[in-house]
Amino acid sequence: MTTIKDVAERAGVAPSTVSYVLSGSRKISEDTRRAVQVAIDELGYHPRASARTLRSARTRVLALAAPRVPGAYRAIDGRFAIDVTDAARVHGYDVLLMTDSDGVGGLRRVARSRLADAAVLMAVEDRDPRVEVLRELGFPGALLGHDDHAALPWTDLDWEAAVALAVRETAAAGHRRILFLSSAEHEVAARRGYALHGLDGARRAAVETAADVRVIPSHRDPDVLARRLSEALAVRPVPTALVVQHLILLPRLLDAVAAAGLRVPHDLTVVLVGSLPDEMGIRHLPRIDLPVAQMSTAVARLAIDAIGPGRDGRSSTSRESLAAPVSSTPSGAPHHLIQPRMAGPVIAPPSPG
Amino acid sequence: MTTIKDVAERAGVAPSTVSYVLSGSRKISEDTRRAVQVAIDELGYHPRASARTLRSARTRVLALAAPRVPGAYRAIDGRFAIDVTDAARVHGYDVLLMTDSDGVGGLRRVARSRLADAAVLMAVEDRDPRVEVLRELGFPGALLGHDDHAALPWTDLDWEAAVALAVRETAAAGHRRILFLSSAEHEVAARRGYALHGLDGARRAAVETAADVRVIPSHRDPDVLARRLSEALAVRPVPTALVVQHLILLPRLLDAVAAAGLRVPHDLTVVLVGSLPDEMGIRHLPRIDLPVAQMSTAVARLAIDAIGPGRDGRSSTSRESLAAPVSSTPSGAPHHLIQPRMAGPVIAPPSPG
DNA sequence: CCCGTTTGTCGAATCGATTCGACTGAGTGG
DNA sequence: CCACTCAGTCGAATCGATTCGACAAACGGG
Repeated sequence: MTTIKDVAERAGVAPSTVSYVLSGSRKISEDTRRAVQVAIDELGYHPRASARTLRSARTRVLALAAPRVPGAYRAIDGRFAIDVTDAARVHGYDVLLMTDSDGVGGLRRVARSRLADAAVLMAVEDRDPRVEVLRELGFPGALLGHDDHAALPWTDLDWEAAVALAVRETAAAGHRRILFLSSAEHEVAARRGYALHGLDGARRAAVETAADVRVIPSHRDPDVLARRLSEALAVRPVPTALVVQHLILLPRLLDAVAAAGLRVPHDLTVVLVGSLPDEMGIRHLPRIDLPVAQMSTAVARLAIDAIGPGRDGRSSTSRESLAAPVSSTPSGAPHHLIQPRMAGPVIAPPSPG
Repeated sequence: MTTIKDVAERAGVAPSTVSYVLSGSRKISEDTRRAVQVAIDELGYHPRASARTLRSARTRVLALAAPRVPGAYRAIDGRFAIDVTDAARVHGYDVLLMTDSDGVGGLRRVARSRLADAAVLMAVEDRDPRVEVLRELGFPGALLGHDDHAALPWTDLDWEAAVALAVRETAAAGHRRILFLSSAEHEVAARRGYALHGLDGARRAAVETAADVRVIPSHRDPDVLARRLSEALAVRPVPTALVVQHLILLPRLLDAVAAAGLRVPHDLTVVLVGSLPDEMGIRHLPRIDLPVAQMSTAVARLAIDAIGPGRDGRSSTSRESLAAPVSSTPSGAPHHLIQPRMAGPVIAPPSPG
C-alpha cells in the first residue's frame, strides 16, 4: 500500500510538502508541485480516509437510517436511499446505510464510534426515539418526514397540499362525487404525518369545492382494500372519481375497479398522489408527483449543513449558497416543505349520464 | 469527545490496559476490569472507528455498488441493498452505499481511499468494467449476478432453472399452449445473465414437456408490451397460460389481459417468475420465488470471506463455518447458485373448451 | 533464603495524514 | 556589504487505539 511517505521519497521531498501540494493550503514552487504530481500519478496514490478522519475528526460520511418495520419493506425507501446518496456525493459525502431493526441501538453505535458526521433519519414518526438519541449524543442530523416537536432540520412533502390539489383539480374537471382512498389504517393509527396530513388535505378541499368527498380508509391487506372499494363503488349515485394516496396496492385496486364493471377513465377517473417506480409504467393516470429527488437533495443538504467545522476549523459547506429554507416551526430549525405538482395526462371530466 | 485516555485516567490505569479490557486479548485482574468497565459506562465511551482502522488496516465496512443505469431505478435493487446490509451486520460489517453514475470511478475512489474492506457489485453485466477495476487494484469483492469469465466469488439465482420450473409446472397442470414473456429486449441485447438464462430455461422446458411454448420478448415501454401481448393472445388456438419473467410492468400486463376479454385464472393462467415487493399484494398468483434475502446473505458472506487478515493478523470470519459452496466454474472462485422454489396458489388447469 | 517463573500492568512505538513553527537561501533596500 | 524580508520547504507533534516488549510484584521450589 502506497502512503504519503512513498510519494515523498519518490519525489525527493518531505511528506508535509506532498500534503501541501494535495491541499493547496501553502505555496509550493511549480517545479516541486510537478515532481510531486508525477510521483502521485505513477504510484496511484490516494490518501487513506481513516488517517484523514483521525486527524480532522471528520469522516465525510452521512449515516442514512432506513426504517425497519419488521417484515415490511417499502419500495419508496430504496428510492430515497439512492437519491440521498446521490445528493450527498454532490457535496463530497458518502453514505453509510443503516438498516438495524433496532434503529436506536444502531444509531448510537454509529454516532459514538464516529463512523459518520451526521445522520439522516428516514420515515420519522411522531415522537421518534431516534431523534432523542441524536439530541442526547449531540450528533447532527436531519429528518425525512417530520414531527413538529423535534428541534432538528427536516424535509417533508406537503401531503396536505398534495391531496388537496388532487381533489381540487378533480373537482375542477367537473367531478362532484369523489372517493379518497387514504393511507392504510395502521399508518393513521401510528399517527404518521403523511397519513394525517393527507386526510386533512382531503377534508379541506372538500369544503372548498363543496364536492361530495368520501374517505375510504385503506388497509395493508389487499383483500380488505378490494372489499372496501367494491362497497364504496356500489353506492348510488356512483362516484365518478377516485383519488388514491395508498398507491402501493394499485394493481389490486385497479383489479377491483375492473371487477366492479367500471372502465378507467371512462366510468371512473383515477388520480394518484405520490410516487411509484417509473419502471412500473403507470404513466397513463393523472397524478401528483412526489419529488423524491428534490426531497433527498434538500435533506442531504440540511444534514451536511448541521455538521460543524472539523478539528482544524474548515467548514464543509459554503453556507451562503443554501437557498433560504422557510423557517416557521416553533423549534426554529430549518426545513423544506416540498410543494406538490400535477403530472401525467389531464384529468378526464365525468362521462355524461 | 471521550477517548481511551479519559477512560484510563478515570479508572486510574494506563490506556493500554483499557484496550486489553476491551479486546480481552490479555489477562486482566477482575478488580481492574471492573474499574475500567465502570469508567467506560460512566463516560459512555466507544472506540473511534478511524483510529482502529488506521491501526488495523481494516474498516469493517463493505462497499455496495448499486447499478446506475442513468435514469433507471429498479425497485429490486433497493431491496437487495437493505438485505445485503442486514447480512453484513450479522458479521459485524457496515455498508457504504455507492450510487455513482460512474461506477468505475466511484469504485476506484472508495477502494483507493480504503473506505471499505471489500466491495459487493450489484447487477453485474457481461464483461463488467468494475470487475476489472477490482482486479487491477487487488481489492476483494463479490458479485450479485455473474459472468463466467470473472475470477471473483459470486451469487446468482438460477434463472434457467426458475423459468424451466415455471414452464414445467404449468405444463404439468395440463396446459399445452404457453406464452413466455421474457425479459425486455434491451436486457437481452445487453446480454444480461438473467435474460439469457431465462430464455434457455424456457426452451429447455419446452423440449422436455413437448408443450407449445411461444416467447414474447418484453419491452420497457408498457404500450409496446401491451400491444405484443394482445397480438399473442389473439392467435388461435388461444394460449391458456402465461409465464412472466418481466414482472415490473405487471399492472399494465394484467390490464392488457383484461382488455383482451380474458379473466385470470379462468381463461388464462398467469405464473410469475421473480419477486415483487410483498407490499404490492400480488399474492393471488402462482409464482417462482426469487429468494432475495438468501442471495444477499450469501453474497455478503462471500465478500467478507474474501477479505484477508488485517495488519495484526486476525481474520474476520471463522472460515470453517461457511457452508461449502459449489465450485465448478473454470475460474474456481466460490459461488452460490440459488435454487428456485414454487410459491403462491397452485397452478389452475386450463378451463375445458 | 534465593532464584526462576508467572501474573498483571505500563510505556513506547506504530498506523498515515495534516499542520504549525522553524529554518534556509534568495532577493532587496539602505 | 550587511541586515531584513519573504518564499518555499522541512521536521516534529498530533489525532486515538492497539500491541509488543519490559518490568515489578507475588509466588513457588529447592
